[in-house]
Amino acid sequence: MQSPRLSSPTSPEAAPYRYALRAVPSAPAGALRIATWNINSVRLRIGIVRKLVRLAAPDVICLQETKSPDEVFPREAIAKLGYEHQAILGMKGYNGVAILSRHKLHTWAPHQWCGKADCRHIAATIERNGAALELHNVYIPAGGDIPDPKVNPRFDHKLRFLREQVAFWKSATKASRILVGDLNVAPYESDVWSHKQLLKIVSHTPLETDLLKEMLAAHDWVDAARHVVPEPTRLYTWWSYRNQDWKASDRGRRLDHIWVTPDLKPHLAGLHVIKGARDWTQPSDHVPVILDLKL
DNA sequence: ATGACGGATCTAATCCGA
Repeated sequence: MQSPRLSSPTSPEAAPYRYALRAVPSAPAGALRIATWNINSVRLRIGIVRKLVRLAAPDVICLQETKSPDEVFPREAIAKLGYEHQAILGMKGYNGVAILSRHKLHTWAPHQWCGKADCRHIAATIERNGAALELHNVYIPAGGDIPDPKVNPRFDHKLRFLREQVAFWKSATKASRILVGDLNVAPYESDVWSHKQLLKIVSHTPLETDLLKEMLAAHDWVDAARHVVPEPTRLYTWWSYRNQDWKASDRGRRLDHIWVTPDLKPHLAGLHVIKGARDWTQPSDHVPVILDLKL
């Protein structure tokens, strides 16, 4: 991995961090804008992918739960939106991840997690202004209902997946990296609408939140959203379809994350959670999270 | 904090999401 050449920030503290709910300011000049979004079927929701592009014009869009085999992935429609560089890894019915980019990508060979070829991780290197950034798009298993690995194989799979991630990032060499995705864990108290009521609910159990924090520590990752919007401010990226009025009840969780390696921390130039996307026509239950990185 | 919603699939009833 070639080391990136990054411009020096004027002052690390001067980065204009923003937490946007509805409108999205343009990315600062020269910034790389990366979006992550659990789209819950890319073929069904290609229209709101277009809407995100019009609203925020990301340079790179990382999708999870594309639910599309590669041979029927809407490559051409997405290329027409300006994303001609595409790294996709899909299967029938479930899972599926994609990196869609305006800039050239060097795609990595898929890495298998828990011995399964289940399309939960895709990685690519992006070239931009002479910098090489390694981007990882991850979809961690949801984990089913019962938070006990002995009786619930899906929860067991989730914990094993998290442990493999911890080991992987512990042994990774040093590089400029970004990890995004639907990690299906809301790690902190202010990442859920009720810490107390969700302690035994999959996505916020101590087993999972401890493992996610281990994964963070394993590579000295910076949780970009929490860097911009520190606790105890509540921050969510997902609201259940089952709530009659998601906005009024506001029973959300922060399941979607953007992490960066420490060398990129001074280059963080903005963070936007597009909460308004939860109200778009036929929405995903997740909303896009956007990071601006000044290079 | 369950399962009222929603998507995909062997287009009916089931699995899965979180």
